[in-house]
Amino acid sequence: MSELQRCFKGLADENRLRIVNLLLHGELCGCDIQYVLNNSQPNVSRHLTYLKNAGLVQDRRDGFRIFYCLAEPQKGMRKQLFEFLRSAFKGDEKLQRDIGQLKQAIKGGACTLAQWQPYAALTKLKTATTHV
Amino acid sequence: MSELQRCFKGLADENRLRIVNLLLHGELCGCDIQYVLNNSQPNVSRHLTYLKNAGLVQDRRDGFRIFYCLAEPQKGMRKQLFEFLRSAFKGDEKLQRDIGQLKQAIKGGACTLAQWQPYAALTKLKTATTHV
DNA sequence: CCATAGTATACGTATATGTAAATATAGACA
DNA sequence: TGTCTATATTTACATATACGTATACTATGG
Repeated sequence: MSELQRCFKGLADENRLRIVNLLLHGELCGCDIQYVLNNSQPNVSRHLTYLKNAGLVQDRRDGFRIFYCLAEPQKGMRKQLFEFLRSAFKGDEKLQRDIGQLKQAIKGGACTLAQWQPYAALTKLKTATTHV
Repeated sequence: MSELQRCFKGLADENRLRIVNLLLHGELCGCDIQYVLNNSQPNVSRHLTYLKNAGLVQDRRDGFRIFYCLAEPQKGMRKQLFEFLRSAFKGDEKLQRDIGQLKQAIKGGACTLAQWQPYAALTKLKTATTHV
């Protein structure tokens, strides 16, 4: 399967579009993504795995949390793809609401640990527009 | 379902990516598309219907042939999407080979009628880069 | 009216993907 | 060690899609 086709298959689902929308604003841990999507944990995990297999997302473990981010967003075709998505997502009300939810999630601490541990995603979010 | 999701579902298939690649070069009739894809007629027809339902393609009847083209390529989100695709397709060898096949199809007359009837797509192809 | 070309639809089947529920794993900490 | 949190995997089942084959529709020409 071509890389392009894999990408489009990855993006051909509302849950995954919402996830990519969130990740365009920076690196996030799974539980915050789950909080915003308001969906079951296994479901979110499966979609994240799908995005990873599609080559759109990378992950890294930090303690018992796993952080996700866009995969090599400046490399090759993905650069233009993510630029297109960033532009297209601006016109979608629901996706913009998700971003509001995301900020709230981080501030309120969707992860229990986020309350006492400085949360990397918070600073990322502040500089979101320059991240990708 | 959001318009964006419908688009990505439409593009999440190799046959349909190949069709869109061809249509980026102008309006085409079904039989020429079938010739390039080298696939069964019902299969090509179904994928064209899928693309139409996804809002990516329009059709019009001319005699007993039906011509397909990209749907409102300058309108809204699709403008940037098609620009992205045009750029991304350039890097794909197989898709470039399809374009070669397309020129051959038109010259050789994949439609039986193309031999005696001036074929609109031929002139379109010559000015392909300015079409969309 | 009939034959033909181009196109669309119907149907069965195989595969892919979605959701949900239950279970498993990995790391932090008492 | 044992428990808790975050995450992953497995399982079961429903839906969506892809494709081949056969059939039907539409327009044209004789």
